[in-house]
Amino acid sequence: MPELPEVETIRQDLSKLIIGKTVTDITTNTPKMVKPSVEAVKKAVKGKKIVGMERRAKLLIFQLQTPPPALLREALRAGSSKLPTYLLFHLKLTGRLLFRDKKDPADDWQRVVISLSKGKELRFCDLRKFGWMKLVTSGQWLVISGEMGVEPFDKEFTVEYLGQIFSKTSRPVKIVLMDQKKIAGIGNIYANEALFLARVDPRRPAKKLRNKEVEKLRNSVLNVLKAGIKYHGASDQYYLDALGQKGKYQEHFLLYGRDGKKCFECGGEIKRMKLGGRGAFYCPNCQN
DNA sequence: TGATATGTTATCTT
DNA sequence: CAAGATAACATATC
Repeated sequence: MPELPEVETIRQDLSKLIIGKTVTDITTNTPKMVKPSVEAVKKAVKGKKIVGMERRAKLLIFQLQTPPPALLREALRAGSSKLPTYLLFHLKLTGRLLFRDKKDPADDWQRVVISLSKGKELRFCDLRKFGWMKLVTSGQWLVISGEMGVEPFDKEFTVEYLGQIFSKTSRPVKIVLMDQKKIAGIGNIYANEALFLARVDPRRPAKKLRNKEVEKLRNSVLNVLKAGIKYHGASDQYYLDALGQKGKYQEHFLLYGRDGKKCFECGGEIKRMKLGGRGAFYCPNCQN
């Protein structure tokens, strides 16, 4: 669902639309999705300009306007790490961030509405209410970011790094790929697809992978993530981009959701199993 | 009708 | 103790 490529797609589209706009209000019918509290977020964000937008793992990060110099100096005296400057969004399983005109008809599962200048609004919709938005100080953000694994597109994501991670555990390699504390942003769809491309069985204990396989898997991870971004994400069920459009990567799945169908590579039947409580797809003939 | 799906975290179990 | 496994969260769909 929203994994790295989906969140990156939203970031790319949304940054063009809302950077420079001012937040005029925040309303919600689901207060538990707004942290630390609706009141705190409203107080800190209302009237502020959105000055930047980033992505880290599956998180979308809104950078808010810092106070004018005089106020900033005062705030710094009080302790700069206390300055709330970032608004984080996690879409979890079924979240959507839709950019709409306030006159547009309501969307499905609309939970939080962030009103913006010029009659626009951002609607945080989420069927299951697992998603959340969170106001954090720059200090808190550093801690949160520091606890997350390496970004696949960062230069630290080397074969050596991946081999190092894998060598320390005998958990199934698919579980390790999806471990956000080790590698950031890979979820069920891209883990399955990457393992198929690398011809590695998802159940293989991570430490048993040969160097060549680690190298192949690293390339496969990068390739499927890039393809996901290129096709504006995968709309398997719920995902929509910031403009309410479906992604197209699901039309290019080699494996995911294709159990019982023929493997494009060998013509054999694709199987499905449970691994760590999640669906794992694999071709018994191609992956080992 | 009830099992199922996905991401993360809290909690239980080796 | 720490790593790993599993339950819980909420809800539409098959």
